[in-house]
Amino acid sequence: MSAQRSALPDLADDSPGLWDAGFGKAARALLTGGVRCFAAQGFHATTTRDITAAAGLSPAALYVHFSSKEEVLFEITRAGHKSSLDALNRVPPGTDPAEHLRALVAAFVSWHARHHVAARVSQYELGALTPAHYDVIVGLRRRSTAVFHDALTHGTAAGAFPEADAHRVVRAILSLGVDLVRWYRLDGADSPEELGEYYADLALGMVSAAESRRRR
Amino acid sequence: MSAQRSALPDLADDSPGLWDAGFGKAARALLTGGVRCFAAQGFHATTTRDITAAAGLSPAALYVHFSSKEEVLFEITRAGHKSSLDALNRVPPGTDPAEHLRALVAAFVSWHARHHVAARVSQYELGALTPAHYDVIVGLRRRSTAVFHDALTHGTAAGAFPEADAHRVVRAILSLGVDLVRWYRLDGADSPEELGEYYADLALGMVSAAESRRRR
DNA sequence: GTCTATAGCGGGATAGAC
DNA sequence: GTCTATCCCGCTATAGAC
Repeated sequence: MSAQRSALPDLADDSPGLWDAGFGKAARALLTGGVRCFAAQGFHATTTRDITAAAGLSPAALYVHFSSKEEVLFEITRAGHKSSLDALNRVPPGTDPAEHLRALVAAFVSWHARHHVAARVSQYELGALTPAHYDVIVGLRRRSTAVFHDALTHGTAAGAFPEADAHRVVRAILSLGVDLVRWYRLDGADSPEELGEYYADLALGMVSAAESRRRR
Repeated sequence: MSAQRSALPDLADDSPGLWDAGFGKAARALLTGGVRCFAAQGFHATTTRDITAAAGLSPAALYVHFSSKEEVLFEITRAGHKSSLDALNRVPPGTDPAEHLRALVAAFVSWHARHHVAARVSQYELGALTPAHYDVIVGLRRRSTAVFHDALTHGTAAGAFPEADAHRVVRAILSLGVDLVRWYRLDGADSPEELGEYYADLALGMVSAAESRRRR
């Protein structure tokens, strides 16, 4: 009566490209195996044997490269949050606040779609981190949140957006990006970029709706 | 270096009201203890001893009322999805499609906010269910999705909404409702009903934005 | 740096008294 | 229907050879 132990998911995801160059070949294989296992089964249901088998190594090899299973999770979530933040920071400032916000949402959403396997682990397995590691991830997350918050409040100050509750709207925008990892598949109807553009329009619609409420 | 084992969360949540009257007092106490533990630590990190201790019972008592730890999870997720679907079905049909959709979103969002602890388990721990139990939950989830899909397509057919990709818009609306359980707290700024009204406006804004994209 | 082997223990589930 | 006691498996992490 054990829970379903599904086979490893078809990792149509380029998470292997997320790892820092400072990791050697074996360490990167362990991270890639770990992200697949954690995404499919969750951290606590994944054994160190699962991870090392996925990497083609013996069970003991994990401890040559990482101090614990939790450290594997930490490096995965850190790389995921770092890469997501980098994607936001690559969006050029631009002049039109609405187009800037649109580009930010498109970048955030398409990153989560393209890296939905790593994103699932990065977003939903944080509870298994040690408090110290958790704090590091929260720090990265805050920086991503701040990017959206700044874009919204600066646009409002410039008169491009209506007055709105920036905290609530930012949370709603982040929800669109994060929650898609529960259902998105790369072999589905939308490419990451198409979904990003579509959701960017929805996000701008939400910003406008925040105004219509205020006016009512 | 184990992961954080946080104390049980302040269960500002009326999940005890979700259980079927067919369960006796001890079984309901186990479900309530289980939902708190699963929400705080996840299914796999929760021990049967955690659950029974939270219910004030000995470890063996669990197996008098449930056949396994997984069955406790199943009954929790079933009650959660059933209650959420009931909340949608209590929304009166109404005559104005926009107001009907608004009321549906408000009901869905406020339910997830009020029951955010049970909702977290219902939405994020489904991977630990047996395949047979998982199928039951997916059936309930499909019925909730269909309610939104029907409201959107009927409104479109009546000319109240612009032509839009109903599947994508429904997914975005559901994401707003589901993802809030990652951050919502009952002692925060918004009551469940206030958040429901606010998100209902955002959802209608998304429906309008879907049109503006089509026209461009 | 990789392996085989295993220590050590925590947890799901059960036995059997009351 | 609740308890105490415990079985026994499986998992994390380590020891030590190569």
